[in-house]
Amino acid sequence: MIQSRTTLSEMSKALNLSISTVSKSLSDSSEISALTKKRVNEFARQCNYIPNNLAASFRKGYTNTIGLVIPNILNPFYAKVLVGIENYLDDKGYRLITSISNESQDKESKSLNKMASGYVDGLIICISKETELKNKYDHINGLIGQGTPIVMFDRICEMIDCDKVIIDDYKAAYDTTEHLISNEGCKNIIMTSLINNLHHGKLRAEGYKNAMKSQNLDVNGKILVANTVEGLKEKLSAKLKTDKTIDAIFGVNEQAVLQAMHTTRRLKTEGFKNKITIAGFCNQCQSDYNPSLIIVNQNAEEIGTQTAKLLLKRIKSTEIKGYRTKTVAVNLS
Amino acid sequence: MIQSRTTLSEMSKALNLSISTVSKSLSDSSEISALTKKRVNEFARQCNYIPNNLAASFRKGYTNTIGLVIPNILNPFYAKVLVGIENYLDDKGYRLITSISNESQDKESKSLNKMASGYVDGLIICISKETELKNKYDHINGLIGQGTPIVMFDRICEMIDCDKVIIDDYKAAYDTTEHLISNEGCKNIIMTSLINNLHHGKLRAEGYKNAMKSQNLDVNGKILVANTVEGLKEKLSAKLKTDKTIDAIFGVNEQAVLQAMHTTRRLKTEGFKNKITIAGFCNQCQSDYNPSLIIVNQNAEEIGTQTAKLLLKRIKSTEIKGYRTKTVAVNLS
DNA sequence: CTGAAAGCGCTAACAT
DNA sequence: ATGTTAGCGCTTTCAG
Repeated sequence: MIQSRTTLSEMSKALNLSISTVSKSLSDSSEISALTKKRVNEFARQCNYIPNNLAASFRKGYTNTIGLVIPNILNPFYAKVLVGIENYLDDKGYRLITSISNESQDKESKSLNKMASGYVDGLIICISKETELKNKYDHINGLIGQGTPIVMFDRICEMIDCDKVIIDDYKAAYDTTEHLISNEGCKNIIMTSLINNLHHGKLRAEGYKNAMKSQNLDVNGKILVANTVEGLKEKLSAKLKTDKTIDAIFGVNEQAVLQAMHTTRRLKTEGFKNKITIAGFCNQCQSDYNPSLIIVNQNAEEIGTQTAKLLLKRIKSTEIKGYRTKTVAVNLS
Repeated sequence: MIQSRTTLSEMSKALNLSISTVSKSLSDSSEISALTKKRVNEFARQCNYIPNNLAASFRKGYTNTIGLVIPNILNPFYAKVLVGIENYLDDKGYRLITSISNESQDKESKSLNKMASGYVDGLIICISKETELKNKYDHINGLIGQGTPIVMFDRICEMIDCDKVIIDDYKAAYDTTEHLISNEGCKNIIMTSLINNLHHGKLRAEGYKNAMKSQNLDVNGKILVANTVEGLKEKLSAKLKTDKTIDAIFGVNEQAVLQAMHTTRRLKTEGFKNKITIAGFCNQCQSDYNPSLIIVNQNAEEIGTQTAKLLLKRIKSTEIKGYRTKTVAVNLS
């Protein structure tokens, strides 16, 4: 808070009115005469009066502010979710506080506690990798126990009882694979992935496998997993060189898609002729002008919008029975 | 703010202590006996006591919170600045509120006012394009007049009297051009730009021109400006086809660099043989694996760190004489 | 239509 | 070492 500024009390003295009359005038209350309102408002403008919203929030018991904790703002997916949330909240007269956990549980926990200590009316969380791996959610369940409205998105977990917003990873992967087969005419599709234990990866792999099976296509030797970018590149490169039937790559995460692009591009300069269609989950491929790339659009802004909507609903009617999990549709582009 | 929770008053009654003793115990005051502290802290834990920091902020008159308003979070430059700010502030025990102006002056102004109405101890701003074009800064100067500590970064202006952090655009452009000439052996360097009236563009163009002049290189017909992406692509393409001596492109902004890359890549597939070196200002080229690209690294995180540092300094010693403008070094990568 | 007064939860100066 | 008290600026009954 900034230095001392004009207060209601000061203005009320100057105008020979009571504090409450001044307060009501400024909030355009119907109790006050038009004349008085005019006097007060004009005087307030002269004084450069700025209401102390912190005091008002304190008194009223709510802040019209929502807290958001995300793992990483450099990932365009989260950045877009933030934009979706911000737009929705702004429209509804709410403000947004953002904190970046940087994939650390400690940072996440501290941010959440700070925010929940009076500064926000509710929280939106995408948990850190650390939290997901440790599978310990006391810091979140504690807040829920104290009545803090919370909505989780993207990375969710069953051990927390709250509203959630996700994309249908299984269906997204299934549909993408299906699209490669039916619309792009691919038959020998390999799936590539950077190892991570997160929930998403498993569901996406399932979607791929089942889509392949449903078309009687073989997935043996077609799932390439590595735990480093370099490792994945090598495996992919080797596979493409030895198995000339491969006609598509389905990358189930950011790095997998990027590495698929770089590897095929490099092979091409080395004289590799086969046409390889690339599809997958990727949020930072905009600048990579590549018309043949099939991107799973995770509708990040829509996720943001839906998340914010769900939270405000929860805040407004304190006792809704049971929690919802919303699924946001994906589409290929 | 969330439902009613345990308060100091409630605990003090239950423990037969005064409110102030409880308060002092929880803040580990040396005035209180070890025994009492222990009793209080244990009881507080049992009650799941969460201090109401909003009330504390209100009482104390400061919030340990900083407000940030940026034009666009999808631009990695701003996202990185945010990371730099957040890390620094977190380290110093401050929190960050972020708002996206989306290049709109109205949104910017509203966000700033809200934040300055008690929620923050100081503000960090990168003004919107609209604000820069209108050249109207009342909404910011008003806040400064009321004593709000403010630091501007990246897009600054002389009409606002406050601390500022920028990169040296002129020098960055000069050095890049110089680098193309001396280290890359280029002689016929064209400069490309999307028209925008912003300060940056002019300084960068000056840097380019003077670097060329200092080496007695001609810039006639070498400055390509357009106001649409398509227009720039066309001009560039035409230029490269007609003037085969061109050996480098210096893009003075994001889109200019991206279009230079796409255009040369496309020409190459059409049989264009000349080697064209590309350099410029670009924040989203990470994924575009292109080793020959020379990127002006704007050190966004460092800008964030310096901005936050300057602000906290200003907040702590209210009356420092005069305002500073810090220049953060750039480097090529 | 206007005013008086209580009080949100906490801190901090000032007793005791 | 512990308690008393005033009050941050505002909203909101309740009285007039």
